[in-house]
Formats: sequence, structure tokens, C-alpha cells
Amino acid sequence: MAAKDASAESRKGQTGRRSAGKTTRGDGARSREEILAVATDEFAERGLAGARVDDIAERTRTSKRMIYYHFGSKEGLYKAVLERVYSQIRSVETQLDINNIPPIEAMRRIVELTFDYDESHPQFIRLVNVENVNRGQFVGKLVSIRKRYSNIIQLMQTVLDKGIANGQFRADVNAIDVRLVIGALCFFRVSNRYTFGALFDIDLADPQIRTRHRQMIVDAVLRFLRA
Amino acid sequence: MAAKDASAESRKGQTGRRSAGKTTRGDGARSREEILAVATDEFAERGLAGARVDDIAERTRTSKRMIYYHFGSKEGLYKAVLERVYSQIRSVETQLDINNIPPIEAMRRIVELTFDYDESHPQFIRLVNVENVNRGQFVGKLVSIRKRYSNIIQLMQTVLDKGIANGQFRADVNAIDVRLVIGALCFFRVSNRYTFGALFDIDLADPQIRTRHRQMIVDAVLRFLRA
Amino acid sequence: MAAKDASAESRKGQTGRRSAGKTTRGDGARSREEILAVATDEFAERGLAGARVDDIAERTRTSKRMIYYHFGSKEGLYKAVLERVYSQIRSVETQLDINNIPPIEAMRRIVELTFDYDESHPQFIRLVNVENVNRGQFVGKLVSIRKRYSNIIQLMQTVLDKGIANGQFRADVNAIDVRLVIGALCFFRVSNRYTFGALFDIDLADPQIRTRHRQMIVDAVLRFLRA
Amino acid sequence: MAAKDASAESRKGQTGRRSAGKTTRGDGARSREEILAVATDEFAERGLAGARVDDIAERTRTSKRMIYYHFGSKEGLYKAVLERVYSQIRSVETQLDINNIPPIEAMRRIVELTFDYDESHPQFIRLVNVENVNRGQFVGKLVSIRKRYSNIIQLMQTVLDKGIANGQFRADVNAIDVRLVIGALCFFRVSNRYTFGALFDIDLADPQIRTRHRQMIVDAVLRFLRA
DNA sequence: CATGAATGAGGATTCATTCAT
DNA sequence: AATGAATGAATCCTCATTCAT
Repeated sequence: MAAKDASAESRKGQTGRRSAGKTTRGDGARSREEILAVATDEFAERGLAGARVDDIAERTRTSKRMIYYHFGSKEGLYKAVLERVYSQIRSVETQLDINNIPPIEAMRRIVELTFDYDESHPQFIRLVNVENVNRGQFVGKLVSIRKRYSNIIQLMQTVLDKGIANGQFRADVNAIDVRLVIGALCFFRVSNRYTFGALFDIDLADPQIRTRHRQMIVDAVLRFLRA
Repeated sequence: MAAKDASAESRKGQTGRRSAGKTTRGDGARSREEILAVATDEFAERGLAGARVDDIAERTRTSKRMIYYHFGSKEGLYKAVLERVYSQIRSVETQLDINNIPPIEAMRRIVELTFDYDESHPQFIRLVNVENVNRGQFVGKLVSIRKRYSNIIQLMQTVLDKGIANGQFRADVNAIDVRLVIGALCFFRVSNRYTFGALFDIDLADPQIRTRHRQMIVDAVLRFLRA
Repeated sequence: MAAKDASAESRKGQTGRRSAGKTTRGDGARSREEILAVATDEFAERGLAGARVDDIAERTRTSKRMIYYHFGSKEGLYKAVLERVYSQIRSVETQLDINNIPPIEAMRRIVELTFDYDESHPQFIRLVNVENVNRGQFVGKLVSIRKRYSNIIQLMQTVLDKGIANGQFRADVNAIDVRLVIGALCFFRVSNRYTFGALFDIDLADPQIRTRHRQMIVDAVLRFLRA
Repeated sequence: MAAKDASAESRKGQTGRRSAGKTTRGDGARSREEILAVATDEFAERGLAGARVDDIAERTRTSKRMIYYHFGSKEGLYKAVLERVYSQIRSVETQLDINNIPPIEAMRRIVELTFDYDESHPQFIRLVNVENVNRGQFVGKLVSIRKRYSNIIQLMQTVLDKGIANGQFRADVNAIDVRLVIGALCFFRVSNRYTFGALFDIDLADPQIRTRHRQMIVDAVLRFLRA
């Protein structure tokens, strides 16, 4: 009578491609990935409650049944989507060789990379929104993610420390605070695009405005940090 | 809390048409308001798709029929909730006599009022999130709201202008940009409380952190504006 | 996400008939009862797992939806069926005025009534079987039933005591034991009709055999009790 | 419902021809037996409709495919389980040399053996219940079983005849009747353990009660047979 | 205005069974 | 002999909405 938890959930996408080919039978990893891509879109578009398993299945070359085979439940699928989307973030630290850049410049790059990522991944932003409306029920459990984020903070702290050391940055802020400020400014433009846009009659997606805001946010962060 | 009497109240000639009626009558406005209060909570908690008309009705002293009588549909109820919640914002301008305050101080107060409002109305923040996930389908139609927000911008511009005039604020930012920066910094702390908290292992609801961040955000905005 | 327990379950069949009429709208008690009758048959025929909610609905003038409205779940319906079928037993004590009958005769009547009830209610027998296969998950919770059964035992004990007192019955058996013996002999003929019949090549439903066994069982019980 | 398999079933040359093989090979007979053991438990526990092929496979070292390979269908597996469980009964006649025992004593032993078997094989009892709820759809087809049961009856008749001949047993009962009485009294205690226990507030599995009932049932049968 | 009953169209989940390898 | 992946057809259950009274 009880719903047994899907043992399938633990399976990872390990199978590995078979030969080349037409996606005939028996490529679990591929169909898993296809389902995830579609589901990411649906959950981002309609939320956890609003997304329809049928619709996800329909947009896939696999069937609804396979969703349950691979992910156990709608919730399980949502978790997998969340995990995937968080782990796909091309993290700042991999794109930035801070050792060779002075701290102000490094910070500018961090802000720009964050800004650009958020602007070019509105779907990710929406999913984060969805998860926050759900009170972060699932994000807390994504252990794999935590580590990555602690790396981000370490990088930030390194840059901060260098700036403090050379007298360019103030000493009374910590990496998480800085991350909060940067995150807020970049995230909000995308996440609140619709309400802010409607209420203040402005199109935040407009390229010109975007460019201006990009500079403005870099500027705001640097002013915030200036010693 | 029980207002089942009300037979007296209805005798004011405004609501019911039929005079006979043995059924105790609650007046319409009251039940409307009660439904809205409950619905606000449900929509904030579960989103548009996730909220249940049955649950809303159950938490009300009225019946499901009344929801449809007053609001026509679930969507109609959601719109009414959105409208109500936006119109309940005790707007900054009503709480601030900027004429008697120097611009820096005025700006500080604006930030603080915004911060305090967001912190004390997480339900509102959640609803804004929900609406953004829905791509602002409904917020655009709330004409009554637009005016109020244009007032906010006017106030902001007035403060800005005074600061620019006396040389304290830089001249190259406009009111909407400032509003964006303030909004982002205050809103994000509440809206992304769960994901940010989980990923960076910090409790943004903690009173000490909140106090510190309040000052930090005021500081960040003033630094941003400084000439 | 969780299945909320049907608040409907508590509702009893109280509504009371409206006027006369064609079972148009709005007779909860009637449709409840109709559902129960059909469900009793389905559960008896196929067990809890084997019964199909769709099939039950189809054999009813109401819809599948109403089953959930009234009973909350398949399991809730099963429980209601179990309760109904146990409470419908025309209990022995209401059909027997033991005060005016000598104990041997009373016991004979008890056995005959039990035998006749079981023989004429194979559906009930099947449901009891089903419940036993389910390890009596639900029967234990039917408090309303317990009382009735303790009455049966009291009646049995009274008869026993009278027989012991007048020296016709042995003194070393108690009412529950007697009930077990009677129950076993009457129940088994019906419950195991198919397997016993197949293995020993006998049709226990045959009226002649039934009549003979009825006498035989009365005889066996009286011999068992004889002082 | 159709048994389309069977081509597999006929291949009884079972053990496995290839000796090399890297995959650890269970030989066919072994995995067949393992599947049957697990399936017996599942069908006894949940009935034909309630048992899950997946669950059975999961509790086995073989795969679901093997179930279909060996048994063709869920129903085929159920039939095999039924056949196995009936054929495993250590039949009374093999344990009793009636030639050297006086009839009363022989009958006592028959009852005791029956009682003990039923008490120690509740799973078997449950399966019989399941089969009776299914109206004995399959038991009738187990030809192999019929013979064994006719042996039981023959043995019973022999004992009866001896008792009748020496004047200890009454002459007006036949072997099947006696078997019914014995079967009912022994079977019911186990099969109706849950409902009887709940309704009469008694734990029929309690060892003390069991011991007492064992004697009681022997006594009841002998009284029933007494000339 | 109010209420219990009702409903059609979904919506999530599960099942026995089969196939390519 | 064995396995992971796949499937179509159910199967249980829920939702927003309406109706008779």
C-alpha cells in the first residue's frame, strides 16, 4: 500500500555510450539525460506542482514509464533536475586565474562572470526561485553541491585577502557577505524581471539596459569593497 | 473571533436582498477578506499551481462556493490576492517626510524601510517569487498598483535630485536604478534565504546577521550613490 | 505531496432520504450505500488488492470520484465494507429467546443459526478470509464491532452455565472455546468449499450434503459439550 | 491469463550445460527452487493480485526474466507455488503406521498431526485461503495432488472401519465427514487467527492456549466419533 | 448567501510483461 | 541463462468547478 522508494534513484548516469548510433534500445544514460533536459525546462517554467509528468514524457523520446523507472517519482525527477542544474554551473574559479590578476580586476571579473551566467541562464534562476518557494526542501540535501560552493567562497576570500593586504579593500567584510551582495544584484535582475519590469515600466531584458546595469553592478560592488 | 451573529449587522440594508432567511448571515465583505487572507497564505506557501481551493475553503469559515461567488475562479482569487498584497505595502513615501531630512539621511531611511518591510513580510516576497515564476502573468494587469509605484519612483528621484544638487550624490544614476539596487539587496536576503542558506551554510534569518546586513546594505547603497 | 487523509471518512450516513424519487441529486446516504453494496461484492470476490476502484464505480450509478468523496481511498472503502458487513450480522442473540429454552435446545439453535448464516452469506465468509490474509489489519479497529461480539459470548456463557448447572454440559469448557468449535465447523464448510471440494471431490454446496452436515455439526457440538 | 510460455517449461534438462562461463551460474533447478520459495512467501502474504513480480524477483538472486523463463507468467508461478506447497505436506499416512495402533489412538494421532502441521505452516494456510478467495481456480487442476488426498481418505476410512468394527466408533459417519471436522477445527484456529482474535480478544497463537486447544480438538473429534 | 453532493478531465504511479544484448 | 532498459495498459487518486436545495 505504501509507496516504496525508488531504488532506481541511486543509479547514476554511468552506463556509457554504446557504439555510435540511433539511440535504439538500451541507452539508459542517454534517455536519462534527455528526460532531465526536458524536465528542467518544465520545472523551471511551471514549478514543482505545476509541471506535468505527462507533458515531460511527451516531449521526450521515451515514455512516462521511463521517468518512473529512472527517477522513481516526480519529486525524484525534480531533485535530479535541481542537482544537475546546480552542478552544471561553470564555476567561477575554473574560469579565472586569480593568481595573475590584481584583486580589483579579479573582483570585477567575478562580478561579470556571475552577471553573465545569471543573465544567460534564466531557467536556472527560475528553478532557484521555485526551490525557494518550496522552502529549499531539496537543495539542502544536495551534498555534492555544497563542496563546490565552499570552493567559491574560498576563492572569494583569497581575492578579498589580497585586496585587503594591499590596502585596496576594506577589512570589515567577509567572503559570504560579498557573495551575497554580488548574488543579489545579479540574480534579482533576472528573477524579478517580470514584477520589477511591470511595476517600474522597464524592460530589464533589454540589451542596452543590461549592458549599463552590468557596469553599474561591477561599480557598486567595487565601491562597496573599496577601502 | 466567531462572527456568526451578524444578523444585526446585515440589518443595515446593504448586503442581503432577501429579508426572511433563517440562516445566519455573515456579511460579504468580511468573508471576502477572510478568504483573501487564507488564500494569500496558501498561494505564498504553495504557488498558484500548488495551492488547493479545497484547502483554502477548509481554512475559512465560508464554503468553497463562496470562493467562486466572490472570485469566479482559482485564478481570479490569485489575482485578488496579488492585488491585495501589493496594495497593502505601507509605501515608503507615506512614512517619510523627506522635506525635512537631508538626502543621505532620507536615502538611509528608504533603505531601512525597504529592508524592514521585506524582512517582516516573507509571505509577500514569496508571492512575488511565485508571480515571477509565472512570468508576471497577472502583475502587469494590476493598474491600481502602477500608480503607487510611480509615486515611489518620484519620491526616490526627489531625494536623488536633492543629493545631486548638494553634491553628495553622483549624477549618473537614476531613480529606477537605485530602486533596483535597493530592491535587489533587500529582497534577495529573504527570497533566497533557503538556497543561499543551504549552499553557504548561513542562516539569513538569524537576528544578529540580519542586523549586520541591514547596516551593510545601507552602507552599500550610500557608497553606491556617493559622489 | 502527501496523501491527506480523507476528512470524508468520518461522515456517517446520516443525511436521510429526501422526499421520494429517482435518486436525482443530493442523496449522499443512498449513493454511499450503493457504493458499499457493490464494493462488498468486489472485495469479497477479488480481495483488497484485486478489487478495482474503476470496476466498483462502473457498477454504480455514481462515479469513481464519489467513492473518494465518501470514503477517501480504496482502503477507506474496504474498511467501510468490513464494518458494514460485520454490523449487518443478524446476531444470534436477537433471534433467540434463551430464557424460555432448555440449554441443549438453545445450543442447538445457536449452532443452527450460525450454520445458516454462514451458508447463506458466502460473501461475508470470503471477506473474513480476505481480512485474515491481510493479517486482520483493519478488523481490529472496528470498535463498534467488538461490543456486539462480547454480547455473543455472554449469551453463549449464559447458555453454557445453565447447562452446566443442570448437569447436562461439562464444566471444563468456556464460551470462547465453544464459539471456536462452532465457528470452525460452520465457517470451514463455506470458506474452504473450493479447496476441500477439489481435493476430496465433494460438492459442499450440495443441498443434501448441507442438510446432512448441518445435523452432523449440531451433533458434534452437543457431543462436545455433553457432561 | 493465457499460458503461452511452456516451451521453456518442457526443457527439463535443466542443470546447465556450459561449464566454463564467467558469470556465476546458478543451475536452473536451484534458481527455480529459490524463486518458488520467495514466491510462496509473497503469494501467501499478499494474495495472487497483491503479490508483485518485481518484489519476488528482487528478493531472489535471479532476475525477473528468469521468473518468466521458468514459469511463463505470474499466474504460472502461482500455480507452481500452489502445487509445491500442497505436495510438500508431509502426509499423515507416511508418518503413521496404523496397522499397529488401535483406532482411537490412530485417530488421536491423525488429529494431532493435522493440528501440528497447520499450526506450524501458517503460510500454507494463507495460501489455501487465497486460493479459496479465488474460488479454487487452480487447485482443481493439480492432478498430482488429488491422488495424495485420496490416499489420506483411504487411510482415514481404514481407521474408521477398524473402530466401527470393534464397536468404538459410530457407524454413521464417513471418512470425508471426519476429515471435514478435523480439518475445520485445526484449520480455523490458524486461518481465522486475526479476525477471531480481534473480535473475541484472544491470542490464538499463544502456546498455552494452543496446547489446550490441541487437546480440546482431539477430544472433540473422539467424542464426535464415539459409538 | 450557504452547503453537501456531485463531476469530468486529468494526474501521478504501478503492473505484468518483453526485448536487445 | 541472465540483465538493464523499455512499454502499454491500467490503477489509484485529485483537481477545479458546478448544481440542487
